[in-house]
Amino acid sequence: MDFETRWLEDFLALASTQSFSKAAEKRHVTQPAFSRRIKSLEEAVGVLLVDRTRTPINLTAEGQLFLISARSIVSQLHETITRLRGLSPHQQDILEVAAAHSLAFTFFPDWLNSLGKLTDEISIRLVAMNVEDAVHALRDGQCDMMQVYYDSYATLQLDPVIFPSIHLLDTSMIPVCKPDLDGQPLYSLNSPSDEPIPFLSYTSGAFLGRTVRLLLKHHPIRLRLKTVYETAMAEGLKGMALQGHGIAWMPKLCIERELAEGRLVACEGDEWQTPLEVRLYRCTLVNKPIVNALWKKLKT
Amino acid sequence: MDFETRWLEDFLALASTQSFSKAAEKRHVTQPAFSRRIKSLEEAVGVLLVDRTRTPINLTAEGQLFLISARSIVSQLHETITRLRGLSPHQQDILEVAAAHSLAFTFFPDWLNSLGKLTDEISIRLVAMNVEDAVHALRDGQCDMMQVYYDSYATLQLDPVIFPSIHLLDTSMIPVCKPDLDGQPLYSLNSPSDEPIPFLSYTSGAFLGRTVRLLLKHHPIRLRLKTVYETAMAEGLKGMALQGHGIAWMPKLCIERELAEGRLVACEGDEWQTPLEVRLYRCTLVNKPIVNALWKKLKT
DNA sequence: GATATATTATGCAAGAAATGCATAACGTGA
DNA sequence: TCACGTTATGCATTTCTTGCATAATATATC
Repeated sequence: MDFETRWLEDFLALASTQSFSKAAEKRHVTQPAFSRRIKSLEEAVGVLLVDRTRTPINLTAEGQLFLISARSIVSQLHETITRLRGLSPHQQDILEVAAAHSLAFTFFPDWLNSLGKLTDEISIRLVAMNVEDAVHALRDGQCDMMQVYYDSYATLQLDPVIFPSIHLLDTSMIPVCKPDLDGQPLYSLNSPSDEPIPFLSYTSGAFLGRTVRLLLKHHPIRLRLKTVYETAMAEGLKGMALQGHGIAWMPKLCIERELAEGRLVACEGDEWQTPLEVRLYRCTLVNKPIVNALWKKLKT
Repeated sequence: MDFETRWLEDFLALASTQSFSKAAEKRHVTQPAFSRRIKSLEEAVGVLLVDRTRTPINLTAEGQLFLISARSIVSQLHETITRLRGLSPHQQDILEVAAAHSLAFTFFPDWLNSLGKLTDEISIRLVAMNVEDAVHALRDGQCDMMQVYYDSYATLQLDPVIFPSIHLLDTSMIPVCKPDLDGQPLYSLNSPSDEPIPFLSYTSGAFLGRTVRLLLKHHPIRLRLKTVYETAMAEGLKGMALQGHGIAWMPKLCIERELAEGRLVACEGDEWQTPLEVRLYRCTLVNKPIVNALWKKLKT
């Protein structure tokens, strides 16, 4: 199963021209050679990618899928290489930050703004990812800082010597849903009914999903929930909650606006909430002037 | 700049063994051949990846970064191929829908709501993912339907016989930014200034990133843009745009509320916009009663 | 349905590239 | 400085790819 990236680019050319001869010309080889390279690619992948039975040729179903991946892989390679080649001049003055998805959408831009002129000259690259990937990115030096949640269940275990962190904000996980016409929550947690409560859930792998699972587990009352919707990201649950599809536990931070406007309401009192922090992490093994400077200022 | 994936796997072996000879053995080639392959890789990348001046050898700083990318690319390739070669089973009574991240947050819940009672009895599981993964999920039967964008550049090439689609909505990609106090855009595309325009960009692999790239490429005017921020998802750009950090091309659909409230404004006229559709796809190769029924009703 | 035209596949010889083997050059530790 | 382990280089051989000419196949037109 060995590839050459040439083959991938060949395949992209073939997909766009829908013709072996045109694509061959585009790739500066003769048509027979080109045909053979596509054949090599198909052998390497192990499936037929092109339907040659009629002209102009079509991609097979598998070919169409592979096209998407090929595009992604080729662009990833190009990106990697150009970034690597321009490493010494550029890389030093760009601050790369990984943030949990839900923070990237709302809190991160606000926070950045609150830093004011501190970050005006700095070029920032934010990558939104799940918490697990963010930790890897931080450890591998792919990012300089990481902005994630930290909950009282200590779901995230990082050595504070290697990965020191700054506390940025206190918020909490709260159960919310759409209000009825009187502004009261559509669903209740404490007054049980015969019907199970429609539950908007995080997928099991998601960081906040673990938090919610632990919250529910530690609570004395066992709820009857029916998962009607499942997604990895808080923003997905928000959209569904706004439409009245059920109850979702959300970081309060993500729904400030919706709560203020009365489009979402908290379901019950404090007993169904759990505190949640936003923390900023760095890795002491990485030594980048811009990071050190920013960290110093943030600690005050 | 041509690669063989062998080289990438060679590099992974070298990184883990920290020895040319050990790695060569692991890869079933002689040490000289192996050394030459690593050299080829370094030439292709254009950067020295290994520090050979002492033993045991170390990766250079660039090598360590490349290692991360190489891992990712190799695993992506393996994943792609194994996914392409075999299909996986799925549940019968739950409708699994994959949606592009930006649609999952806003449009999908609205759309689901608009279907009304049609979907009340159905258990729905939404998974937000990037377009590439969504296409794979659709083909592999990991999901039953896929809700993604479709642009006029035909970035997504899917055979309508195997992957029929329903047109759900017309929207467009429009450049937006924060308004000034008079409600006028902070930045202008048509009146050039000395300063390059701060640009909130999609990462190159992202689907909408491709759309924007093609839009900029096909436009007669070449803009001077300075990428100050980069992320894979539209919602991330929105947050930054709201804070006035630059211009972002966004699906209008994602920012209806912000436009209505005047928190974001379109940067210029139609010439910098491109139409964008929201489409719902299914795969005819998968036969699931619940999907067939819903599809039938949707087509009316 | 037969033929003209366009497109893709195959046979073959020439050329390019990768490999293994032997060995030289280099780095490490005594 | 020497002995040992590790990596680089020279060369003959093998393997693979390419280009050219041409056969096979598909589409369009009469």
